[in-house]
Amino acid sequence: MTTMKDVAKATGLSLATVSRVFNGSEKVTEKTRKTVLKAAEKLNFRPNKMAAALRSGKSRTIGVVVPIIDIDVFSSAIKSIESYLREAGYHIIICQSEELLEKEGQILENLLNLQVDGVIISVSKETLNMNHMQELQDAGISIVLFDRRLELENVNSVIINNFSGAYRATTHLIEQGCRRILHLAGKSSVSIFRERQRGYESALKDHGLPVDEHYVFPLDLESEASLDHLRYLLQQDPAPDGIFAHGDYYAFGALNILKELNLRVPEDVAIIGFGDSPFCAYLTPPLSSVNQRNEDIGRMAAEIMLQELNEADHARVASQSMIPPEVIIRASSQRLTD
Amino acid sequence: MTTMKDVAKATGLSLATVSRVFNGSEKVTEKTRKTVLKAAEKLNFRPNKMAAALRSGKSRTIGVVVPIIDIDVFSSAIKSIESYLREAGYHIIICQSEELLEKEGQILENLLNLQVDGVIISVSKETLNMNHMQELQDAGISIVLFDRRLELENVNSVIINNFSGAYRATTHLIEQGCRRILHLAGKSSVSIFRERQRGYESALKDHGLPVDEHYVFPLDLESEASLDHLRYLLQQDPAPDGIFAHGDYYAFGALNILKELNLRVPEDVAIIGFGDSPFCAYLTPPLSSVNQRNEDIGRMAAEIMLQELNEADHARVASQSMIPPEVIIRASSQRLTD
DNA sequence: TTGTAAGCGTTATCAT
DNA sequence: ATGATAACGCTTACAA
Repeated sequence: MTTMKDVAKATGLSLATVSRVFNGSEKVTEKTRKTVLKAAEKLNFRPNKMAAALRSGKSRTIGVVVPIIDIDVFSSAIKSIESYLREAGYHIIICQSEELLEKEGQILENLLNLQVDGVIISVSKETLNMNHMQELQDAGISIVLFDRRLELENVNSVIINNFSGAYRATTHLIEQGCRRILHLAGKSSVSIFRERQRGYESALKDHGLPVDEHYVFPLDLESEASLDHLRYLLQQDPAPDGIFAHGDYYAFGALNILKELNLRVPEDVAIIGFGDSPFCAYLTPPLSSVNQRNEDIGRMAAEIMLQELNEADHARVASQSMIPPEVIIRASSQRLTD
Repeated sequence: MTTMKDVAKATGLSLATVSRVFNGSEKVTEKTRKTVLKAAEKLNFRPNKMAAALRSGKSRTIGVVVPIIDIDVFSSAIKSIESYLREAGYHIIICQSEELLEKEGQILENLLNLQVDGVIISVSKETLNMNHMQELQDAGISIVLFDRRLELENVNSVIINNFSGAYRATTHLIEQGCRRILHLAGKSSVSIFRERQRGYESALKDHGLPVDEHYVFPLDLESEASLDHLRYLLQQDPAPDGIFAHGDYYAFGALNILKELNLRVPEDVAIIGFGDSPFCAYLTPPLSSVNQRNEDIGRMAAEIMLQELNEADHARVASQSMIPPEVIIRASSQRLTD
């Protein structure tokens, strides 16, 4: 293996000068630069980044921690994090917590040992606070949370604006002429689901529509009784003419029931989901949904990370970014043909 | 930052002894082990893995290179590669080639500089040979190819058995009573598509069915003329009673045309795709498909990598693993109810 | 079993 | 602008 020392020897220059050439330091003559580069080329020299990292104290490595890699939101985010950080000369180490707090802790410890410069993380469902990240913070390692935020914690984070996504989706249905909109709600213990319900209710109010609590229904796809209740709701008079589901799977379930009841979509009932899962486009009819802009989340997380890393003043206040989602309109909710 | 030196000083022991404790070396008394561990705990010592890597020459880092992260096959493979290698004490650096040979080259060079112990890679579409990996090989870095193999190259690889997947899918259709099976073929310039066609033809022959070249049709979803030809084929007399598509998107396109022609699936025409994309389960009717076992591919790639790394004898012959795919039967091809 | 000391390949601080 | 040299934090002969 060729080292800088070898290049120095070959050129008759000093190790220090060779190093300067590869650091892009200004303090070298064009002539010596060329000499060094040529010799390096000939000797097939490659700079050992680990040695550089050890000596300089900066590894130019960012740890990226997610619950599971092959979930849409994470793989998309990782995709843009990778390309954005690589552009900036960083590389990323990927780790999966598998939704386990303990594993997440081990991973963070490991990343600390690996001397990462920063950590971009979407915390596990078990993670309720930043306790196990204290050491990272103490070590001055920049942290950016994404997709899932820890409430009450003062740390950089990037999430989508669930309220606004739900508000827009509901507004869209109203604009399509819906007046009795059912909300297939998520568990109220989960904050993002509460946000979605709030957005739904806000949109109704803002458009002068009544908020009927019977129209907020936490559908359970596994329970036949729950599905029966949905059937019941859909056959009332007056019947619902719109459905906003807190997740695409629930919209899909509702769609099947609508077909079963011979209700036309979107003529009788317009429907929109949340998440814009890849399968939405393949349903019959294609399902409108709220796109969470996963790639944008990743890009923004990476951007904030780079700012952190370049910030001389490390004491600046944490940024809490909310990305507004985008309503993707497909046939399931498209009534007007203007 | 606490170093081993500090721990040594605190315990009155030598740096070397402290190091031995953290290497799990047998040559330490239980007593000193405890002393060291306790002091380390108190000083909040964390071993600097980069320093260890530099000194020992083993980074315990594996580079994983894929064209794009958020494509199903890659994110699933990465998922299992990560969990398998982490188990073994390695961590992975993820890089995206974006299907560009040049970028792939830069990435490999970078990984070399980062002193990775091995590289698991699914090469870009532009990559036709191992030229740009020569340096890695020369440096003794283990390489495992997955999902896409380079023909004629003697290097470890893990791919699915496209022939057998197609053979099984076709056989399944035959078992369901199909006798005139259309094959929506892929570009014959791509080896895996040729393999799938070979499997289809072999299955027909082995079951005493004729191989009609008019029944092998390279559907182009973008071309109305091509779609028209499919309509034409489906309305011949006798009409095809089965379709095996080389990819799920093509099966999906065909499915829509079948609906349009009021042909019943699977009663009139049974259909099966290839890839088992997530959307298959959501189509109406749900689409049968050939599952490529992406996670298994990743796991096996990781396994082979670990073998390589632990192999004293580095000169062993390259392994070319072919994973048999699994036929996932759904309503689109399920005729018999036994 | 423990200690001594020489690196691993860089970067960075002084000199010159 | 270039050179000499001391780190960075650890592993590993070799010695004790």
